[in-house]
Amino acid sequence: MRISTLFGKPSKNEGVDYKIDSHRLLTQAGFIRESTAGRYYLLPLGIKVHDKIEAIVRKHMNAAGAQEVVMPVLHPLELWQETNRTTTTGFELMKITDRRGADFALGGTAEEMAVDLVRKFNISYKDLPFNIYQFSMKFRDEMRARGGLLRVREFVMKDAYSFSTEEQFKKIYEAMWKAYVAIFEELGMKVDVVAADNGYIGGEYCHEFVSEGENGESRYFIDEKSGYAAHEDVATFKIDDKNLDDREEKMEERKAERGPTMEDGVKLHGLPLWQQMKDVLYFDEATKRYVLAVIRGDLDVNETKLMQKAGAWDLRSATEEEIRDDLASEPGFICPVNFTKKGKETGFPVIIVADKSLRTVKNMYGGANQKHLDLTNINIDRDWQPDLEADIAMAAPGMLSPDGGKLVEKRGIEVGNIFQLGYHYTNLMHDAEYTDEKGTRQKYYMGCYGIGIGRTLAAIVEAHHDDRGIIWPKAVAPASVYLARLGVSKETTEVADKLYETLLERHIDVLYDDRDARPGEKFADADLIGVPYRVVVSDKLVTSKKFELKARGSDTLELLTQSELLAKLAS
RNA sequence: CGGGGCGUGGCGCAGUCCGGUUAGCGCGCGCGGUUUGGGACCGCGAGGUCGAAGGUUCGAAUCCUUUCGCCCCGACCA
Repeated sequence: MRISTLFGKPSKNEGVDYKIDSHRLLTQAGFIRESTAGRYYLLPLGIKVHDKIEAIVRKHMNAAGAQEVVMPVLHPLELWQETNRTTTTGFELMKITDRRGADFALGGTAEEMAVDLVRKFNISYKDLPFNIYQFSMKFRDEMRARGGLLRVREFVMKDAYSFSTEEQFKKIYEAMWKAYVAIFEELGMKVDVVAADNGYIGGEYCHEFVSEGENGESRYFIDEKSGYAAHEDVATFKIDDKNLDDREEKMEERKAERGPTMEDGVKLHGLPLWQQMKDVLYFDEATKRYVLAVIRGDLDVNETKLMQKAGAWDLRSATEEEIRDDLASEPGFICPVNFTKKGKETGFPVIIVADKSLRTVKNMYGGANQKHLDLTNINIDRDWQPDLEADIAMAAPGMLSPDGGKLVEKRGIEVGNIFQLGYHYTNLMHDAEYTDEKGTRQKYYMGCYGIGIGRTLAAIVEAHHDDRGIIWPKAVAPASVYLARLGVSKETTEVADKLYETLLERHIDVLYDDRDARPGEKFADADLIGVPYRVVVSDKLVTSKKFELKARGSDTLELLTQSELLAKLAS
């Protein structure tokens, strides 16, 4: 490919103020161009990398026994209604109506479509297991797109859906896990595999593949000794017992002229933070219930865990008015002791969820549901009873992992994930069944597996760049050689043109900078675009019949004859 | 959706508060010339219904109303 005729040439004054490196570099180097927020044009250089990533993903999916299909982008809305996901999805569905009034969702993920496809066939246990996948444009009406390709509203995703018996499932899940490890390794990426929350996808467990980096949106914890790795939403930790040997003292009311914060309580009572009760009140818009989360004072409530344990979908903080007027309590002085069981005005029920950390401490203190009144020596069971006890605590750096090592906090970009879906969809959708050995109908046990191609592309750039530009791993580089012709003499031009032809004949992918530009500009663009090798043909070098070779990311220059050069580039 | 900022040639901006000739500047682009190993220089030139609609006014990029879009921070995810 000749730079002189390339559509989408590098431009240094494009996107200069973009905050995210991959966003800026991909824009300046001419890989992408923004259309509107969260929607991008992929330019000729960009699609080359995108295609290479797809090819690698495809190779490993096929090797793992998955079979490629293509599904429609418009999904009949009935399918989403069948699984209730018109209301429960985390991303807003994009909807479309055709001229006959039929409603469709623009596909954001395709579990329902996969099930619908499979149930169009008469499948026997002999056909199991199987795993079908596709590359297709996904649409998500994200509230806020950000970071260039890192979070967009339209993107190509590889999504796979496995159908099997429950017994067969584990093997498939592991095969996908292994395939993902191989994919990201071949892509030149270091990823952590992190246990995570299933969210709106459903099912019981899942793992995210996270490319570590400052700009990542995923926060997770790792125990570097044992390898335990979990997203902050699900990370668990060992809780230390505090004062369990103490005798339970008599609960007492105490005047408390204090502010509403935890620190105010510590100061007033002169007792440790961990002995204080933290009470956080939520309202779930989906089920119209209040949820009172109670936890040890030195810990924070993990809202993802809370939602899962309490069966809530759409949790928000309760307002001060709700606390005062509907629940007859007081912000900063909420307490589960004698807490009202339903809203005075609204009649909405209250569910009290206790974190298991409350079992590690006795004689706690906290508010008394009245301004400037506290309780001391509160003990669970004796003084109050939760409706539900569960782990609803947020892990923090330095805590001990379930395996005993220290938890380290990391950030990263979620580039792929694998989900156990179980019977979630096959229970919700009719006829999602095969015939077993005895001739009876059985539900499929499912899994799904996604990789965002564009995000992966951006994550590679995040991980591989310097202040001059991108440094592509060989496997995905838009070309392997940047051939820069310096000088305009007839001889130099002829030698450079000839080398370009020779490289093409040998199927060495080359970007030929044949522009009539100054050396500085060519070197700068070579560094910006970031292909693995730069070859220079110049007026100085033609007389000696040598070519200069330099690897991107290194400062070493080599002078080589043409045969030496070709041998090196072919390897 | 909440909070903050911004829409002026392809890109980055000035001008807007306080209305008044032909709307400027830098980069880029085109032509001519001098240059050619880390983003050169000189000359000439093209390119703008000032996001959109409505209003106020003798007169609007500038004031008012409405609206659309974009960026940054939060709640979501491949």
